[in-house]
Amino acid sequence: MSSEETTVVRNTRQRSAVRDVLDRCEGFRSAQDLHAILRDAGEKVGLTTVYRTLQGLADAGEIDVMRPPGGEHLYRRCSQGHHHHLVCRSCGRTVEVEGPAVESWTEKIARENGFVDVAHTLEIFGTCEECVAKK
Amino acid sequence: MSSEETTVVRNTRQRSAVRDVLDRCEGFRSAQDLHAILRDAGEKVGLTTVYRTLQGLADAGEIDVMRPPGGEHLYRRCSQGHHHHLVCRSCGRTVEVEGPAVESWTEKIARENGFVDVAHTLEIFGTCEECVAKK
DNA sequence: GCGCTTTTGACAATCATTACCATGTCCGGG
DNA sequence: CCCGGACATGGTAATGATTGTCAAAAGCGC
Repeated sequence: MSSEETTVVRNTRQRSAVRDVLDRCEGFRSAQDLHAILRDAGEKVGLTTVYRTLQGLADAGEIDVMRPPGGEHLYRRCSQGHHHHLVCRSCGRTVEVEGPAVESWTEKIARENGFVDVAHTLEIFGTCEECVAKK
Repeated sequence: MSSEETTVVRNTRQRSAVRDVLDRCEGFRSAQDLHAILRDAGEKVGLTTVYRTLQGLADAGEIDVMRPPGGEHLYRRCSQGHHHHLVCRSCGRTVEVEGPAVESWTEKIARENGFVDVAHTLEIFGTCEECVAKK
């Protein structure tokens, strides 16, 4: 039963376009944002394709997804590997942070409760210096 | 400037009903679930009211809200105070956990980056013992 | 270039949540 | 006990992001 699902991934203009935009953008962007940006740049890409591409990239671990309360999904090109985000509530500025201590803590807690195959999500929200100064 | 918004909160049959159901339920439930349960129990409560009540309870800190990837909001009566959840991917069983170390870590990280007024969300997912055994 | 497979994209469908608003209900003062 | 105004309810319509559909349009290996 070697039903090898040899799904060949192809290189298309649209996919590169989405990647490029993500590379150029600093912060998190919604799918609809990216779609609008592409339109403005003259690249004709369908909204459906944007969603599909983003999902693919997310599955491949090339981008990160955030689900802010009461809003759309936000996507961002991120450094490889596991990390978390420190996000400014006001201006959206994002800092990538790592916390080995947290990683091991979640593992420990999970193991203590008999859980295996553990994953976790962690987002930190706050107000950054500049935004405090502006007030 | 004493524009006291004296919003009086009233005690209604519907609100008590929602509370009661939450008390009786163990795990996380969606708003629509709760609505269905109330219907079945003979309590006539509108879906709109269920949503409103849940929002109110969440704002008051009496219940916790979780936003699982790709699904509805889930609500649950929780112990007071700040804590996190260890959730089984398979059966939904939930364990409340506390992590003082994590709390102080997030504070420290945020301060180091000049962020103030810090909050955070943390969910741990895994597969619990029983569900592993069933496989 | 050929053909097969993947991908695209316009549009419709889905589905949880919210807005609206006329009607019902609570509650304190008389 | 009864009234009046404030608050709450709930059916329905609206919203809006995301996903499904499927015929047409590219990629890629040969």
